[in-house]
Amino acid sequence: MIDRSRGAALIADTGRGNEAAILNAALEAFGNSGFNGASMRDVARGAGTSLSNLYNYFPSKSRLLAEVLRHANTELYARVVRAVEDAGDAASPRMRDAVRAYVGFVVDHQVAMLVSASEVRYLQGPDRERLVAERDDTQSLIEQIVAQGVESGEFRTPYPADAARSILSLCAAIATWYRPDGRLSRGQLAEQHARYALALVEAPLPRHD
Amino acid sequence: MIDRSRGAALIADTGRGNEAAILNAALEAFGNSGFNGASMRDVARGAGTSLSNLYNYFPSKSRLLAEVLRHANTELYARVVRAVEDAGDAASPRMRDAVRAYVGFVVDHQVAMLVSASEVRYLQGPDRERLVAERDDTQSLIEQIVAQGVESGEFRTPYPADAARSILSLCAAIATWYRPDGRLSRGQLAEQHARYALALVEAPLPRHD
Amino acid sequence: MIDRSRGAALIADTGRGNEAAILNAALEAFGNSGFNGASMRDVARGAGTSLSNLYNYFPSKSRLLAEVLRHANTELYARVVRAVEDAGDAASPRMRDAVRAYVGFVVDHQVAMLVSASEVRYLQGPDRERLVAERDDTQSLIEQIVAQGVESGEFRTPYPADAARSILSLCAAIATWYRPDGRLSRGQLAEQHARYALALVEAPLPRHD
Amino acid sequence: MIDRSRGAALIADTGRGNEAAILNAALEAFGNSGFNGASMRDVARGAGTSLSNLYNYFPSKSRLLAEVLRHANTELYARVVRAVEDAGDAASPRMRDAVRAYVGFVVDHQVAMLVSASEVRYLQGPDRERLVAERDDTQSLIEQIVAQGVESGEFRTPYPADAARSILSLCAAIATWYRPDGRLSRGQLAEQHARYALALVEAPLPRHD
DNA sequence: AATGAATGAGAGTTCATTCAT
DNA sequence: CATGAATGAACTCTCATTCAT
Repeated sequence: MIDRSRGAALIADTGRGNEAAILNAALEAFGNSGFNGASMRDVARGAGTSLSNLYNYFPSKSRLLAEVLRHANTELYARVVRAVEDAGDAASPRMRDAVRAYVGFVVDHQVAMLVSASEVRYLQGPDRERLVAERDDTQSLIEQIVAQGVESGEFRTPYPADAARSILSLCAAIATWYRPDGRLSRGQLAEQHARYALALVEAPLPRHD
Repeated sequence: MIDRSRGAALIADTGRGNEAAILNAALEAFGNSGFNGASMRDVARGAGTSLSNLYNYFPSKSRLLAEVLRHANTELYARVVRAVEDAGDAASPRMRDAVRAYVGFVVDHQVAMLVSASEVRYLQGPDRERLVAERDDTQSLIEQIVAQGVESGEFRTPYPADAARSILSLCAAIATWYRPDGRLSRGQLAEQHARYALALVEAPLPRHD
Repeated sequence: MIDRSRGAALIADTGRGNEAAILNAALEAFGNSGFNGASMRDVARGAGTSLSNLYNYFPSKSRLLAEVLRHANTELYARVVRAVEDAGDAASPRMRDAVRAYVGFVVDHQVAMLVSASEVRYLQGPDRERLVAERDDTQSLIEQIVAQGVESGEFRTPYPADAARSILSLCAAIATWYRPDGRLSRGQLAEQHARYALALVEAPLPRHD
Repeated sequence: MIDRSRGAALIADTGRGNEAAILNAALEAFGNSGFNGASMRDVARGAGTSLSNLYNYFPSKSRLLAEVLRHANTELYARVVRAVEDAGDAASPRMRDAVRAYVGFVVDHQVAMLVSASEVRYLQGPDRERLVAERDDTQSLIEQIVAQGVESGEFRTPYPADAARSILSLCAAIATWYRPDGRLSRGQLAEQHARYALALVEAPLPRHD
């Protein structure tokens, strides 16, 4: 059985010495204290290496953040793409599975989601632009599903241009309150938000019991 | 006519010297750079006073943040309460007006909303607890409306316990992307999100043109 | 009697707290270890204050160096100007007294002369340009005397355009080897270099005994 | 035809792998940034090798500086010795040719001259003493010429003990301002300084046109 | 209420150097 | 001989906060 516990590290071994340990420690530190509140010393401690050694891997704290966020985005995007591809052709199941995948990522990598949402602002220049572009890729996937559903008549939302953003806001917000020991299981959360998504685009909702 | 422009300061004169200027400067600084990224020097500069004078008004940076957030929350809560009170007895119009008010606050005080959402985490102890409690007050208002609507049969959501949180997440997220010169006006945004809210609770939606 | 001892600080009280102490400590530190070899901690220790307090007076190490050099240049220039003004109209005595004054400065503020000569290179931008311009002012004074002497026929050098620079090089070089307990007294050194200067411009030299 | 261009590296191949490249890169780095301002990484980059490989050739940054300076001094001394030996027996032509050779070195290896003059101070212990001794050898050569000229009556300076140092100061100072595209050619500069030298020792000067 | 000077702690980053390979 | 990874010390500079005035 796949380990979906919170401790599953976002970044697997990269084949370059301590790189993965540093990235994961950075993610944890930025998650705990925010980008500006976390120090490179914190990251080093978390990675079990020396402060100065961090700079053999990443030239600056900013670039370290950028790399962490890039890994998070890549994984998120990959999950959603895969889910959409496996979901057949109709808009509703595609939306449902895309949202399930997105929510799954949020739950599996809650800290990564939080850091992604709140610390991108501390990037500047090309690092920031790249990140924003990558994030837009994910949103575009959802936008296409909405457009498809509206065209096919499955979705009747009067706001087709805005619905995707709202859906993703809703899913991303899970990271701000989710607790693994909470009332809802991972699966229930995914179901719930899939239904929210369909409700937002004003698709016919299945009966519930 | 009321000034709803973005520049409208959140905190009006408090009758105590530079206090309002300091609070507004702090809001701006925390908004620009985050709590840990903004320095007391930044705040002092923004307020047009000296660094050390800040400490005649607030004993610490944390307390300064706490006060800023308290003002934001108070204003937000007040707006929503007033809207609900003025909205009659039925759940749907109450929800619609509550959301309109909430969105109005987000648009009028975008920075305050952003700071509220992202910097509470840097508070600790009683300051934090008070803030969270105040925020819960606002959410409780919405939860009551949802409960009322479910009971009356207007709302058919299978997730009555979670819908309020989702609605507020959606409204708060506006602050992360809204631009005054964007495609949607303040009023349109409020309408849109009112409809989102009703969709989420699975109320019958009015036809749209 | 005027104190011409080596310990006479270059910078007298500036009327602003520890400023003079910091400047003099910086001069000493830069003199001992060079600009890059001296640390701000060294300066702070020498000035009897804390490291961070340095930054209440000077915004950066570079600016601190710039200010030190500015004080040195100003004092040197003032001495030479005064000497020339008091020396009457003929080129030879003007040259002699200018050189005497310059040598006097080198002996009185040997470290300042050394730092001036060797650490300007670590300045950049406007600070550097200003310093170079100020230094050129002093050299221009000498160049004018040379030109005057050449025109009057007192000086017969075939290199009127270059002689001034050479004379000043010679005087400045004293700082690289002078020891207060050396063979030559301050006055003898001044005489010697005055004669060097006249020799370089090929003026008739007085008999010596 | 001998390449006297500025780009002519001071240190030719030493027959030991990258040694010459490292020494020349060190010279350049120390010239650009000073001993304390240049890093071993700078040197490695300039030499096209890895940082750690430097330590296969030189045990420390200090020793690297010492070796660079030793090469410079050796070359300078050799040039002056050869010139004096080839100049016949009379003091005046010997002085003239010695100065010409010295100036030639300064022009050919301006950076080496600058580094020699300003960075010896960062050496300590035996390295420093050896360097100073080697430098004194060159000065002694000039001192002997002065003594010879004074004894023969060619030179009438009242400061026979100090003239040599002044002459060398003058020549070395060229390195601080010389630009290959300047007003004076290499040969003219040599002539000029030869005349300066004779003027300083108060030898009869040839007429000039 | 208001200021400028002061401070200790800590920030990000670079350093010369070492070591295993 | 050559390398990349590693390290402890040190760097310049900024921080929140205090205090005397």
